[in-house]
Amino acid sequence: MRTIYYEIYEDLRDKILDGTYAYQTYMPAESQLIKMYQCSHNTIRKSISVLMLHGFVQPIRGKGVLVIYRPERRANFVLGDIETFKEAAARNGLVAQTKVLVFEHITASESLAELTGFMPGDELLHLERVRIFENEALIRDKSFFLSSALPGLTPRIAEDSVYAYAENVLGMRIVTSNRTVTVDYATAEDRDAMDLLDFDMLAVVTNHTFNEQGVMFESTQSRHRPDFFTFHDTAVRGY
Amino acid sequence: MRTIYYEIYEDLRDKILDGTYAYQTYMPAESQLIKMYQCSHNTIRKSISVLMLHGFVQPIRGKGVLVIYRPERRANFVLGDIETFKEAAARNGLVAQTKVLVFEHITASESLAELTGFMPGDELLHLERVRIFENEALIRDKSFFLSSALPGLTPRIAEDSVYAYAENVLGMRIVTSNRTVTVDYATAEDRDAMDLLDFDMLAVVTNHTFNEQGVMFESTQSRHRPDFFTFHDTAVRGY
DNA sequence: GCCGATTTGTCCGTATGTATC
DNA sequence: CGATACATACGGACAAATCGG
Repeated sequence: MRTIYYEIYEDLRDKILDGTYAYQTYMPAESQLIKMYQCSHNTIRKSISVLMLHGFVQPIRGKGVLVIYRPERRANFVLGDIETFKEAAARNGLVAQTKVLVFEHITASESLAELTGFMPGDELLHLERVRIFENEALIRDKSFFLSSALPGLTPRIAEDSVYAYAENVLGMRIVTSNRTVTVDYATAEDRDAMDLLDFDMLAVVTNHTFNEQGVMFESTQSRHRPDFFTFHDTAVRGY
Repeated sequence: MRTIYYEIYEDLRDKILDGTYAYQTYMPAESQLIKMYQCSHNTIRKSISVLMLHGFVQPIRGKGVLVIYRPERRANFVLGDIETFKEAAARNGLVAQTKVLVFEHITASESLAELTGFMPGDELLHLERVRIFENEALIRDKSFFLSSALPGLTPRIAEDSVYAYAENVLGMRIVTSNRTVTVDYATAEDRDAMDLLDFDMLAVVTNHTFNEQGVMFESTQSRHRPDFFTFHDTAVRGY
C-alpha cells in the first residue's frame, strides 16, 4: 500500500511483533504519534483501528491504546486476512507444492449454482488441486472460478498461484472473502487424493471471493487434514 | 449503541436484510445518504465501513457501494461477531439448555497458564458446561475465568449466561475476542459428557476474551459435535 | 469530592486524489 | 472533458473516561 495510514499501521504492527511495544503495555498516545509520524490525528486513528481489527491492540478511553497481542507458539495456517496458499506456506516456513487433478470448463447447472452461489448458465472453470507439504498431501481444494474473470488461465498457472496470476498479470484486486468453517466426513475421493492416515473427518473451509468489481468470481471448498488445520479470527464487539 | 454512525449502520443493515437493498445492486450514494440521514460525509463512511467489515457491502470507487450479501440458507452457530450462547441459540430458533458439570476455584499452575494464556498464580474459576439442544448434548465448554473479574458468579448464573451477568449485572463490556478453530479427537470425557453418536472428532473453538480494561478474563475451549458446527467469517484484503 | 490535564471517541466541514461513466 | 462517486487526509470541536493533585 502507498497510503499514509497503512504505512503507519505496518510500522506499528512491526513494533508490536518485534516487542518494541510489549503485551499489556500502552502504545504512545495519539498526540505523540502525531508528532512522530507528522500527520493528522484522524490518520493515526485509522491506523489504530486497523490494528484493533487485527487483534493487536485495544484502545481504552481515558487511558491509552493497550497492546493485547502475544506472539503465538503454534503455526497458523489461515489467518484473519486474505492470503494466498503460497503466502501462508511461506509464512510457516514450509516447502509446499501443488498438484492439479481437474482442470475443465463447464456451465453451471441449477444444482451446482445452488451449491456454489453462481448463477445457472455461468461459464465456470472447475479446478481441483491437492496441496502437498513435505511430501504429504494435506489439503484438497475444489474450486469454481468465473471463466470470464480469469482469461488465459492454464493448468500450469493453477499449479503456481491463481491469485498471483489474477492480481499480478490480470491486474485484478481481491477484496472481500466470506468464509465458513465446518467439519465433514472424508469421502472416497478425499482418501484417494490425500494422505489421510486414519483420519475419517476433515476441516472444510468454504470460500466465496469477490473482486474489486464486486463480482463473486471464486467459490472454493478447501478440505484440510485435521491435524494440520488452524483457523484464526479476531472479533470486535459492535464492529 | 447510541452513536449516529451505528444507528445508520443498523438501519442500512436491516434494509439489506429485508431486501430493500438487494444483492448486486448499489446503495444510495454517499451524497444521497448525507441528505437522508442529515449527517456528515465522514459519519456515513464510518457506517459503511462497518457494513463492509461484516461482509454486507463492497464499495467500488467511481461506481458506488455494492450489496454483496445474500440471505443464507444454512443455520450459522458462530458468526463473525461476538455473541453469547443464548443469543446464538435464539437466532437459530433452538430450544437450548445448559448444564454445569464443574464449578471450582483454582490457582493457575505453570502448565495451565501456558495452556490458557493466564499468568501462573492467577486466581481462576474453572467452569465446565454442556450445551443441550432438543435433548442432545452437542457442545462442551471448558472455561477459565479470572475470578477477580467476575465476583459473585454462582453455578446458577453459569447455567444461564455468564456474559449476560458480566455485562448487565457487573457492567463489564466485552470488547475483543481472539478465536481459533481446530479439529481434535474426542476424548473419553467428551464421550461421557456429550451425545456424540459415532463421531470421534470434534470442532474446537479456543477463545480468548478481553474486557474493556484490556484484561484477558476468559479462556474457553468449546468442543462442538461436527454435524452441528458452523463458523463464519468475513475477511477484507488489507483491512 | 472536585478540578484540570490527558487520552480516546465521535462528528463536522473542507480539500484533494482517483476511478468510472 | 466534465460530472459523479468513493478514498484519503487535514484540522477543529466537543464528549466521555481516567488519573493525579
